[in-house]
Amino acid sequence: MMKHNHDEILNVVRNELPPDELLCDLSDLFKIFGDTTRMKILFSLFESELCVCAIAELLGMAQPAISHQLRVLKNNKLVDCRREGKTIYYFLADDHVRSIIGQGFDHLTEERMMKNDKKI
Amino acid sequence: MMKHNHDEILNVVRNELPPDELLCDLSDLFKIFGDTTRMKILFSLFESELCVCAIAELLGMAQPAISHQLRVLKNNKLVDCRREGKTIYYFLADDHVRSIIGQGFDHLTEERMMKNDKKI
DNA sequence: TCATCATATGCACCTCCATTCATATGTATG
DNA sequence: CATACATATGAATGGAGGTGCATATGATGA
Repeated sequence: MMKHNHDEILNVVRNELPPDELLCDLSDLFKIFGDTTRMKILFSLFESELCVCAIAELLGMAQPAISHQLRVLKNNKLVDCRREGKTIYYFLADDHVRSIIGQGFDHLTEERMMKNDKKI
Repeated sequence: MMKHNHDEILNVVRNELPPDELLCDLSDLFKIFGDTTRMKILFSLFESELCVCAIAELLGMAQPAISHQLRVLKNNKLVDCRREGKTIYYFLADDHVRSIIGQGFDHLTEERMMKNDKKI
């Protein structure tokens, strides 16, 4: 018997597949959202701009940990900051943040509704 | 001098912040998209359902690696599968997948347009 | 029921990264 | 210019997860 062949469909798919670099950048972007601490920071900033020590207090974490994560978020243009004396306030840089997280939220809630349906 | 106080705003933010469990689940969901291999698999399935060995061939990776990642995707309801003889075909389970990735895509391209503007 | 193909699973290794600790930078005030 | 506060940075550590290898499961056909 011969191993089954799928060259035709593979050629189609291969042509439509974006370049590796783009796919890497895209997964790198989602990697940012794939951490609880960063997700909490972003949700906090939904409400209001906040200084570093306020976020640290809110999440019950050490200040350097927050600073490291804020740097990641800033490097990826998800947040920006402004200085006011000694204090530095961080805020959301982009409305895509809200819509990306919103889509994820929808998927989660829909998934749970389906689970509940099956239970009934 | 006294350390600066931000209790008022923190109380507001704290009340609006979703429960920890939800924020964990949400970042866990985005973690799925935060891997190049899984991103490639999802993009491939945009075009057509595919069997495991076709995906492995397309990505130039070993079959068990693909199986492991397909399991992750399936456990999180992002893909589903059907059997046809010995072959198992995987396909996208949810249109949220397209819209979540689409939002990420928009953020990337917008970010790049801004970089180009600054260069000019 | 034996051999072959398609896929799944278990385990070990290795890399990546989030956090911590210590310390540096920056800013106002006295 | 010395001190205190706010934040950033660097190095080290510990844990999570992606991949490869070996092997198990499952299905088909002779």
